[in-house]
Amino acid sequence: MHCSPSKNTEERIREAARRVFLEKGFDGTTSRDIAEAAGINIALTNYYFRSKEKLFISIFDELIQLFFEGMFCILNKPIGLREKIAELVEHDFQLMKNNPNLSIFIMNEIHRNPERMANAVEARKQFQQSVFDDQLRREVALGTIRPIEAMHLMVMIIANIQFLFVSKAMHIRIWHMSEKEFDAFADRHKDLVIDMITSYLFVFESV
Amino acid sequence: MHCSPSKNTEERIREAARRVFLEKGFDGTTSRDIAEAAGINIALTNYYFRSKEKLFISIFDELIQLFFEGMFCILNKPIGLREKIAELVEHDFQLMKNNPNLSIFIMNEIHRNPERMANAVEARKQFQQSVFDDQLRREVALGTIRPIEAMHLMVMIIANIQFLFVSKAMHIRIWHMSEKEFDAFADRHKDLVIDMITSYLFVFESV
DNA sequence: TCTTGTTTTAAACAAACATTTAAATTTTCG
DNA sequence: CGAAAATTTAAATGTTTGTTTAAAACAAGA
Repeated sequence: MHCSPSKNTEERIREAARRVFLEKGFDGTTSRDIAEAAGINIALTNYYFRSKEKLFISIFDELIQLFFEGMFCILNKPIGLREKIAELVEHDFQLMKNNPNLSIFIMNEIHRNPERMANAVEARKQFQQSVFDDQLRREVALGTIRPIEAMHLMVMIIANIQFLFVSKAMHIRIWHMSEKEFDAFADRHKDLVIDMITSYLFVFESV
Repeated sequence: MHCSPSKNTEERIREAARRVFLEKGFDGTTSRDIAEAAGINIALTNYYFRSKEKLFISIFDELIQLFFEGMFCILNKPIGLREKIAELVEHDFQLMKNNPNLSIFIMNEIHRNPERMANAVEARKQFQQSVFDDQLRREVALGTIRPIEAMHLMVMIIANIQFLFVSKAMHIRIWHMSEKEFDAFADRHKDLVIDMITSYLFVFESV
């Protein structure tokens, strides 16, 4: 019977796998990489998770939830559109700052194997049924903002933030930046993005 | 002596390698994948290029040039800023439409192995010495546009276009899009991006 | 035709891969 | 404690990897 089935080891494997997969992707990661990063025997990854693929799916599903959940939460908040957009940008920025490889990892793995995005339908529903979708439509109808569809606005928000981090390695290499310098650049850029998107949308307002 | 050293075979390998590398990346591609795609014997890839790595570098360098050259060309054109920005967006969009995997490929490979970006210094110089850099500074000094650094503006341009294609697989999956529908969406988005960026920059102008 | 150099092939190579096995070790609990 | 179960280990599994080899097929000039 026993109490906890070595949750320590299982979690150590998960943490190592998360780290290595995020850095090297599924194809670039070997079972030995994960075992080494976790400081455990090679056979244990297959003892706890049945295969490299199953371990990956477990990590991937966790990360894609991290990718979406915060966003959906904000989309449904009972706050004004201007504030909501700023919050969406800030949230995405913080998420990327804490997980710089998250976006390129997700985009890449879905690109290589689209079936991995199993709960795509769920994501679509959550988005379509969100407060944000109605909210935007109403504001457009009232004429307080430029006419725009929710999908386009969402892409603008995440593209401007996430591409910063997707292209981070390139920027650091081209501009001879340190991590600190990149962070400072990203921070300024984030503020610019908020300014640009809201200025564009709320063109009819005076402030 | 012989006349042409089987340029046919070598070019067939290059074309196949370009196709497969762009789709699966370096890690996800095997020598046998390339040989199969090219319809040639496995040993020929190492006969013409000495290793998988050397073949990859050859393809990568070609693609990173494709990635930058058109952009640098436009940056130095003797045209107005508004027109130049629109042209930069249109060019990047066309490049991505013709090579949908180019951006995610480049970003990913540099991320996994930054040393691959060997001529980063060259890219930086080309950008800093461009007409665009001066042009923007002058317009900012004159007060005809909002104060902004060239780097930020460039990131805005390429982020808004390229992320569309970096996230293409995700969008298609989430929104149940066909290729045609995605293309139409991307086309509308591109126009919005031009409108947003120029509207933001040229806020002081009446038109 | 014979020879020389080039291109292509099938077969083989060792190394690395994910995964399995069976034994050893540790933990659990009566 | 001591037996049963869970965990960990070293070793081996069969495949796939990138690369090499040695022979075959080909091209072309003397």
